[in-house]
Amino acid sequence: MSRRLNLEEIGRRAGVSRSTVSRVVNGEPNVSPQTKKRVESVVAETGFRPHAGARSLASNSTGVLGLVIPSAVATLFDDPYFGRLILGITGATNEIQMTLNLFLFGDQADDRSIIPRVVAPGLLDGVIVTATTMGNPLIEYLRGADMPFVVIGRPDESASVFSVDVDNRGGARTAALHLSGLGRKRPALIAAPSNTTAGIDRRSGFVEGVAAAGLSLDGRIREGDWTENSGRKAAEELLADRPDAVFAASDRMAVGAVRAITEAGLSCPDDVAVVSFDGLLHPDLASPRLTSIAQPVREVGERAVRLLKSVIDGTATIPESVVYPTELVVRESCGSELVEVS
Amino acid sequence: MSRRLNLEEIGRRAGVSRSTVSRVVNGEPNVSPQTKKRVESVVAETGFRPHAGARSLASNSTGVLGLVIPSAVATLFDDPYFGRLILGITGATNEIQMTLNLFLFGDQADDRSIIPRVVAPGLLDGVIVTATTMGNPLIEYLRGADMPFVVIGRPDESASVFSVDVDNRGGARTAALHLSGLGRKRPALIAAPSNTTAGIDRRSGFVEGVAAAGLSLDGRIREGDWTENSGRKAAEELLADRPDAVFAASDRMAVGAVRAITEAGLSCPDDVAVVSFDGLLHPDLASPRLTSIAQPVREVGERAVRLLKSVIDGTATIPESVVYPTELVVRESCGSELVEVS
DNA sequence: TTGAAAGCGCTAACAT
DNA sequence: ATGTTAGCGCTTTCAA
Repeated sequence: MSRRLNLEEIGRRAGVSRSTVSRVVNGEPNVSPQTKKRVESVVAETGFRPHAGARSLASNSTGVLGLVIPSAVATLFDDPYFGRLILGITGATNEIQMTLNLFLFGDQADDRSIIPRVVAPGLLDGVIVTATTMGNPLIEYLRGADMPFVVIGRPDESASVFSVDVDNRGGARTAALHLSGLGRKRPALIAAPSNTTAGIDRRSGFVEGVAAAGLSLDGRIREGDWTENSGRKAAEELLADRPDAVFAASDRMAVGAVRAITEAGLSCPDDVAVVSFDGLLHPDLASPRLTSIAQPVREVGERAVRLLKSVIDGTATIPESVVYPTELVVRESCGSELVEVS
Repeated sequence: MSRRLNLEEIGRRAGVSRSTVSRVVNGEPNVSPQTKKRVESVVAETGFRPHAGARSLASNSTGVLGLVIPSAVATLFDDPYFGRLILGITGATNEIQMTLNLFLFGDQADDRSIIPRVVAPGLLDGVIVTATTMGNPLIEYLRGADMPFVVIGRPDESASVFSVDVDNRGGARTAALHLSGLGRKRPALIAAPSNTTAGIDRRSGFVEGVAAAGLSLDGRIREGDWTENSGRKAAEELLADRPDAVFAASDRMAVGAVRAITEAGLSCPDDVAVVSFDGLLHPDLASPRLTSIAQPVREVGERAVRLLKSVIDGTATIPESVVYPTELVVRESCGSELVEVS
């Protein structure tokens, strides 16, 4: 007896055609108030919901956005970064009444099986690509499938795409100048992976800042993989060279660095000042609390969604790159309060 | 000239009917090797992908699973828990060639707009509901829409549903016995929110364990909201009562508690031993490193996906509750090595 | 303001 | 092994 609920059936019960029901459901004008009310009450009492697939087929739009995270390293998800990013993205997605499809790549093998599903027609209206490493093939696929997309981070190609990024370079430069301003003379760098644009930009920004301050790195550079352990190992090596300041390109690596410093019997910040990048860690999770170059991750995510939406709508047509500024948040690990007191 | 790519068009180019193309694309048997090869090469060179919406409409299945996280508190996402859970879920989802739709609730207002999209036909094949608070209305909706679903956590109703949970109660009990075994006599509890089943179970488990050890809590109970700050505040209050052991129902609250203890001039673990629940925090993120009741979050996520899949397939028909054991991971904060040394 | 009718691209039952 | 055909439920002209 309970026939499948569809426009036709709702129309039958309300005494109108399926076209009219469709108009009501989609909030189109040109429906008389009485008719509208009648249809709406039938919809309400039956709990009718239009079939998403049918809608997608007929209208060529789905109301679903995709978020692609190629996290070669599972450990990436221990990073507060992605949680925060997803929060921003889903918030903005909810706001425009769409839903979010998450594509998490594990290993290389996944690529072959996931990419097709990302570019399949009728599933997504648009895609946000994040954590791009150099030479990511996905972008070419998306372009080929003329699927609207936005990149979070700096695209590695000069090719023009829509993107949202933070000023990694400027932030890292600020870190160098801040440390120098505190009187530190022997800075060291724990860089992020050089196959990521964020890693590259933070490195070059810091190097630039060090030079601008009239100092030199003298080879005091190590590269980590974003994790605590890699930061610790990098710091252990660097300590042999007696730095009095360390800039770690992520909060997590900074935590490892601090651990290495204190375990070496040195004091942070007295002997070695530390500044990190991200500013996402809860302050209590590190002692001393980390001075950090904070990036507005949540805003980046929200902005990416809004930008993507306008690409989908055709409002935005010429590629633009939005860059958010970072902010220096001074806490304890850089030893700054000593300076302020004096 | 580039007409829309579809089964018909591929068939035309390969000299077969659209049915045959469909069979090839879906890997069905009963296709001659030559035909199959011919079709596959056309598919490959055209980059053809079947339309997801059309497929959903015709087959009544979408290949998409939904994950619902009612995170009233945005801060929830600072918790390593959800990242890890999503990792497990997407991993298993990829494995069975499906994709994951993420529904993050912000505030109450979102409910009205999100629930309909979760139960809309033609969008999802099934749903995983997590972080359920008491009296969650979503479950009733899902049941009404006869949408297959699995609950992560213990459902609050006795009503029979498919669910995957960890042994919160047993884990918390173990914490109590461990602390007592180390000679602690004045345990205290920093409980998780009592509108969550995890919060309730961890509390009752600890209370039970304390009693089993012949000790008493004497009102040394405070309730936090999972965050570092709440843990710290709870500990500050509890310290007035001179506990010699604290069980915090989450890693993050434990971090706050340790901070409160050391800032009060006391030593952890010498004066106050601490045991946490979760075991998700990187050890370096707390000093002393936290002894913890570790829960296998990733496995829970993977299992939930597999269970949901079998509900969708109709393989699983009578509701079952899977419960994973927890594991006591001893590090420094409980002062255990002192005992072992003696 | 409303209805009729033609697809959207696919699957599945049936026929051959 | 392959083709034919009839929908799936919706949107969208086009008429009325």
